[in-house]
Amino acid sequence: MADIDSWPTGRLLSVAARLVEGRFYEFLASHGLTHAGLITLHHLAEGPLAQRRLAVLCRVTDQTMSRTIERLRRAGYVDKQVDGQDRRRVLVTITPAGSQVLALAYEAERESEHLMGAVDDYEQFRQQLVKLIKTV
Amino acid sequence: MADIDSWPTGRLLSVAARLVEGRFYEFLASHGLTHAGLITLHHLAEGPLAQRRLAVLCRVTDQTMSRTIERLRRAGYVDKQVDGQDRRRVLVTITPAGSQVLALAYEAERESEHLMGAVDDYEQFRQQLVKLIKTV
DNA sequence: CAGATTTGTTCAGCGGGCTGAGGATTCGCA
DNA sequence: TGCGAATCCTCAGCCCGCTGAACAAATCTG
Repeated sequence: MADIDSWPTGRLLSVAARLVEGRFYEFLASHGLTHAGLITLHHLAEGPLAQRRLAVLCRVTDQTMSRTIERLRRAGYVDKQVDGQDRRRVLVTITPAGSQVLALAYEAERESEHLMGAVDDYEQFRQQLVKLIKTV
Repeated sequence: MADIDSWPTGRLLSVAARLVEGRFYEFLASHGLTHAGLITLHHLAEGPLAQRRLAVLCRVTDQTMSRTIERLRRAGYVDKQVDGQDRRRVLVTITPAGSQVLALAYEAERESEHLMGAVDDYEQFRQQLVKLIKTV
């Protein structure tokens, strides 16, 4: 269907995202992990963070982050504890198991990137995406 | 956060898609429509289709399409009827109300495209997305 | 200091992807 | 003819976005 050429850009982005992420499904499922959880672990690698801060970094609402963290906690990949300084806050920390699965994921991700040979100028393509996200 | 530059491509696509589609939220909500429903109506504009065929065109599973169509039906934008030739099939037809809201959406979509001035070479960017989708 | 406001998180509920499983109908071949 | 295989759709259940609303803790203000 050549019809796809006339799709609005938002639709193109959405479908492309699903297809690319689908490539990763097997790895994630085999480690009891999800895509959202992986991003969260990535941001926690540098050190503990409050949930709200995590939500901002992941470009997600507080509510969505709350659920994602709860799942990671049940999987044993993060710990939660109330902040002593500000007891409204919950500090989230990555566990050794979390660091371990994160390292594995980095490797798998790098491999799957090579499947994107379809794009002519890969780096420029990425930069356009980054620019788009930053300006919106 | 310059950190975003190092995100895997799948993540970039996903976030960009959400941001761009979010631009459209107000219009859709005001017409009791959703993004998935809009795509479905688009494919129905040419004539009735079986659900499975619709799912393929929209790059979605049968189950997802089933739900989307049911919602469109409740909103009065499509009709469903069993195919006389093959009673396993359900033929979906767009209603006059559906055609009308589709025309409105086309206009709104075209306007929102102009918000994408962030991308340097817009047409090339789109073509790369199309190519990526077609090869996966 | 008490009350109002702000801040951080969670609960409820919905749409939209997905997988897995199951029912109804049709098709194909012995 | 008849039974198994393929086809089309739906139901159940999960994760991931979102909005709206509620709650506890901290902070601001009169």
